[in-house]
Amino acid sequence: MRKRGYHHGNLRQALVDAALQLIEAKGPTGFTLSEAAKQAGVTPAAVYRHFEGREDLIAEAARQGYEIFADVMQYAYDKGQPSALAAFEATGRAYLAFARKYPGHYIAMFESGISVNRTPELAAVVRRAWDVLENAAADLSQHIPPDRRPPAAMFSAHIWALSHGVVELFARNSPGKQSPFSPEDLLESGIGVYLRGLGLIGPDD
Amino acid sequence: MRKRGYHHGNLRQALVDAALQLIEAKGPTGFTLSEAAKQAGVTPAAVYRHFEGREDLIAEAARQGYEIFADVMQYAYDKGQPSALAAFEATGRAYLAFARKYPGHYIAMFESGISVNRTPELAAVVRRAWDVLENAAADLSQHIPPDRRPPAAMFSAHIWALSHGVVELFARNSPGKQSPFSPEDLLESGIGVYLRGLGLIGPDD
DNA sequence: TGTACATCAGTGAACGCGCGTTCACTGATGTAC
DNA sequence: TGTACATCAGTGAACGCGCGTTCACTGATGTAC
Repeated sequence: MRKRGYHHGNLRQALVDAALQLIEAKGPTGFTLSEAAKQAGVTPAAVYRHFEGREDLIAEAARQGYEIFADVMQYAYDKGQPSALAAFEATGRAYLAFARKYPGHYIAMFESGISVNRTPELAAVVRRAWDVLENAAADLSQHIPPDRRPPAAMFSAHIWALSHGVVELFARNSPGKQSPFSPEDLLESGIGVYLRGLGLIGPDD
Repeated sequence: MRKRGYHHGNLRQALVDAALQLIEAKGPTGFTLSEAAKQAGVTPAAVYRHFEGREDLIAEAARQGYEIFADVMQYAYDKGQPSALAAFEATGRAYLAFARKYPGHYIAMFESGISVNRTPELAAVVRRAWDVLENAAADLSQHIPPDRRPPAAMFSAHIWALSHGVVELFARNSPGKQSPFSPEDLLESGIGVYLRGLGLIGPDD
């Protein structure tokens, strides 16, 4: 992290990276602009050359997280093709994998309290991420008998909620840690039961 | 909130109530000991007659929340008897109802970052609350054909995660607000599909 | 290749603020006799 | 019923701290000629 002279070179991204690291280590509460500046080897005042303030820095960290998140979800979806079922299951797994691999981003996105509608750019990338899951759900719903087919938006919401709950309760420092099952197993089996309930997989799969 | 003289009468509980109100209004981050004291009509220093400090006050708020939570879950369970299915579904609904009715407690419990193992009393009441759900799951698993019966701890974890995810994403200020379905509908239908997947309710229920 | 100068990205000192916490204190309450 | 006194629950002033933010500044860089 040593400077290469008076000018940093890429301070903006260095600050985002520092913020992500601090948010991961201390939670969104513990994160301070001053400390991020210090970690990037720079005076707190320098931050204001690149961001409007503390909130703006967090929002950028979250935005980058959603960008990665959307890519990861899209990749999982594509990889599962042409099977609608495989694609859908892959996106569910991708949610947990993302939370595990990018904990700082995840916290900035879901636990820092920044509003999704803070800027149009942020809102757009959030939309892009969730659209992947909704598309996967819509594809899949084609395979459900129409008379018992729930709206795609509804069952993507179910899977999203299940994934989010598993992450929050079992993959992070919350009251659910004592479970004897890994988050991956919980999510996998939960989605399995759910899809069976929709008649999408047989009883013996 | 006016004082009745030099002595408050029930300052301890008044501080907890103030804390709950502030936590609900401003999030766990925004809550300050000084403000809670002010709201209770008292000097910040007075708080230290009743609590060890800021953290201790939040922990007590969370403890009272778990106490209520456990009671609510137990009540729902009892009310669903003797039907194992009705009892289980009722506990799921009770989770969401609790989050709605006691948002301050809910935040103190699940979003304030206090550790469940902070004190033995806290750990005990947390245990009591979750045991209700696990018992409901265990009762219900008796009705599943043994060869496809998942461990009770696993499927209570599924329902817990689903409930928690629905609350976090759709019943509070998170990125999921735009869903066209109410949290109650989402949870109800999600649990329905899940139980159908376990073979516990028929395709036409 | 060298010089003048505009632009940019940082510094460092200072600010006001509210925080959690401590301390010696004092007013109110309850009890013993 | 009245007085002395211990105990309790509050006050209010003070503290050190780190925060986010501002400001005038200066060192480094890049470009025109």
